[in-house]
Amino acid sequence: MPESAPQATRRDELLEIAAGLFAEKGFKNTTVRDIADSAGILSGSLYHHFDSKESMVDEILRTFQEELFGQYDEILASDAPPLAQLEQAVLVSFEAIDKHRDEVAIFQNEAAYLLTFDRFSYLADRNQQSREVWLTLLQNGIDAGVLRKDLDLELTYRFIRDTVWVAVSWYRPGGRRTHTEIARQYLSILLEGINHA
Amino acid sequence: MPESAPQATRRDELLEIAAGLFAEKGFKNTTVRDIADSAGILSGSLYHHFDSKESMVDEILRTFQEELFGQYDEILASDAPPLAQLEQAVLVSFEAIDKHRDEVAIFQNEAAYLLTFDRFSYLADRNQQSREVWLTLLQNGIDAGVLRKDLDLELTYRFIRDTVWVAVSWYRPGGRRTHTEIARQYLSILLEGINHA
DNA sequence: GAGCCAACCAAGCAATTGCTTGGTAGGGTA
DNA sequence: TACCCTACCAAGCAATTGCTTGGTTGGCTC
Repeated sequence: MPESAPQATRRDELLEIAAGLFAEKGFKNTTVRDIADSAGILSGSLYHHFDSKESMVDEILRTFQEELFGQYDEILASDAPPLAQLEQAVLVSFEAIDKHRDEVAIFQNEAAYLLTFDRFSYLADRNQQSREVWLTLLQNGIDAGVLRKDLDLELTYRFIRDTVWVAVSWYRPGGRRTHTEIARQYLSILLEGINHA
Repeated sequence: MPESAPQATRRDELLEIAAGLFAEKGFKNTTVRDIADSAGILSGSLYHHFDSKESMVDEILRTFQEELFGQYDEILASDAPPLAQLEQAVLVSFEAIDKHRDEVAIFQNEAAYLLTFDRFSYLADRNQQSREVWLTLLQNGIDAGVLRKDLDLELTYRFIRDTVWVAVSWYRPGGRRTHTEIARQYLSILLEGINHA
């Protein structure tokens, strides 16, 4: 196999299976026997591939977050106008919900629990980083005069963050609407409100 | 004790302690020994007051939801104009987050898991009921001409619901803002958008 | 055909879990 | 004094948990 292109190994398959279960039932509530059963092997065999159950979520979350925050950085580094950057960030987030359902769900639901372990302290850093991304986007919009000045930045950031990510709890790929349509509707509400003009 | 007024019994105390732990660490992740330790008794002694751990969450959630949905019903039955009713519903929800933090958090975080047990099937009914409340409020607003007609009702409902309830994950009573201030800011964004007029 | 290696099995251990059982302490009541 | 009743303890059981250990299988390579 001289091909250097990424190729799904058994290990990757197991990680995908685990991610699905962690997202569906929660980390603590998923047993190594659940994962092994879904993969058609015995629970002990998992330990040929991974150190521990914790190592599995760790790898799942690290990989996902590296990609996501790389995209945020690109947007911030671009020369697009403030409002376009904000829209891009929302679009990219909904795209992540579409392409990485399980990972987003795990991060949403299990971060608080995982943060009680030292090895997951990097999750707090990522939260902080996310906050800075959104606050920067909002502040740039205000400075450019395209966003309301009377908003409480901190509250607005939380509303945006929460509404975007919580969509993972109900969004299903292949549903009535694409993630792009949902993102655009959300932006429409966020930017113009639901009030009749 | 001839007094018929409600009085905090030991049982009620234990329920409060359990609610705090369920909200903080999750239902499955809270052991009966955790609850007993917090109450200063042994785990077996809990079973003098309750049938099972499940019975505890059950009682916690039932009591809370009865009160909350009673308030929604009052709003719908009132003769206030559509927009005022929508605002009232948002205010009442944030008030619930303030007064019943633990209960809201439990319902938010554990409903999916609890729904896998037959005895908690009523949670699905409550979700359905909540959906009808918000959809009715939105539809009335549209019919009255005070809300945009081009909105996807289902999506709008989900955005409102999610953003309101998810605030329980960061709101802390006694913080910089009261729940009423937060609710008003949220309504301001929801109704008018964050765009500069 | 010898050696290697990734992938897995079979069995089980120690810790943790929800819950049970039989008993006790202490305050009120008759 | 005899009786309840509420609230609890002390001890432990059966099931489930994450993980370990030693061994097996089948395909690949030299």
